[in-house]
Amino acid sequence: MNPSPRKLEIISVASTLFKEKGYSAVTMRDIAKAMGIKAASLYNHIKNKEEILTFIIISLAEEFIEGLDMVKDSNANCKEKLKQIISLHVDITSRNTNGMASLNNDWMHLKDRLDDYLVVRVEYENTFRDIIKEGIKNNEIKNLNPDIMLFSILSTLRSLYIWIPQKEEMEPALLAFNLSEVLLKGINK
Amino acid sequence: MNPSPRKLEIISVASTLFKEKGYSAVTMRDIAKAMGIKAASLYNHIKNKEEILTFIIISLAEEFIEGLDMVKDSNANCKEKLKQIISLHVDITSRNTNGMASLNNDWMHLKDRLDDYLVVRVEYENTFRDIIKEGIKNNEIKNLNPDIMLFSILSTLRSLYIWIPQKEEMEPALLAFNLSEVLLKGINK
DNA sequence: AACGTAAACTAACAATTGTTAGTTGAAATT
DNA sequence: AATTTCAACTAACAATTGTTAGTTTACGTT
Repeated sequence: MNPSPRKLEIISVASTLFKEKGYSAVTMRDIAKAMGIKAASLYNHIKNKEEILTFIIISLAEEFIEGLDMVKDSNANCKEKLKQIISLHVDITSRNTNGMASLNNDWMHLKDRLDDYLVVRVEYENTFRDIIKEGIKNNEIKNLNPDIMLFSILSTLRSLYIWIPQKEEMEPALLAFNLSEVLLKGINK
Repeated sequence: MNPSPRKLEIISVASTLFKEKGYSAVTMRDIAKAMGIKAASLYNHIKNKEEILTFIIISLAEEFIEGLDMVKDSNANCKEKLKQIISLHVDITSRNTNGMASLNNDWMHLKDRLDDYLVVRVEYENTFRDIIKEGIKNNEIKNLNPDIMLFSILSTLRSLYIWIPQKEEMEPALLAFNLSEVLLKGINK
């Protein structure tokens, strides 16, 4: 069954609060107040607090996995694939900066789906690393420690949720282009 | 008055728990249990929960400001200064991965010192950005959007606390060197 | 031996937490 | 007009929260 509009509204309001103070510091009464209703009324639409967090995180995680699979299976070269990954992050994050805060900082409060999440995250990193390794083999990418390159790029992409809201004037496409320049070619002249 | 050894022990244990679950999800009873004592006993050594967080964050923030001021006032060129900043982050983070989690994720739960923290953070970013801008003027650094370069480098450096514990075998000096290569020169061949 | 201090303890508190049960009123459907 | 459904409500709960008060224990100093 699809989530009702009201349920999505709750999830959206909750995401905003989760970004401000973190999942644990946000109470059901906080969420209710932000919606102009009482805490008990939330339970007409959601099972419990955990379900809100799970929905936020799992649906984003699925979006990333789906996007990365598309990139992996495309027949672009590695440099192009990396640019596509950067665009993927900019795109998803632009549309959901609040949810990305939970994905980054509150995943450890998942219960039922924690293991699922961890598996997906490792998968994601492995696929990403494999693309980098292939680029090294192809002579497209420098022969440095692939873990460090992965870590460096992924850290930047994972922090986009903090930065994008402060730079609303920048178009996602331009941001992705600039980021690709910096992350792939460096900043040295 | 200097913090007693026991107080430092509490702060250290608390840092570990704060990293695992975030400040809000860690109770005084959690901290006490991890030390093998009762929650009430903690109050022989600390004023309250907030003091623990404040100590962790403010002392790290001061360490960063001090380090960055040294870099700023050195007479190295900009590229060298950036390498020094990278080393600064690797150094401080290596010695305090747990505390860095709070600095990054729990600063919004500061009360009395929140404004102090925010001022220091803006100052830090401004000084960092100025170094990049000077590098552009000097023709040492590419003439791209300085905010994007700052954001990209700083995101990676701020995420080090997650990554360093997973890569204990890598020497801080080697890590700093590799990171400088990747962040300054990029990964493209 | 007496004393003072440091650091643990037990017991309790008031407030806040997530959640449930049962009720109400309005809107939609019969 | 009668009835069902939806989404809000009030009231309450048991558990957990940070913290305080007062007590005990061990140890170093007089």
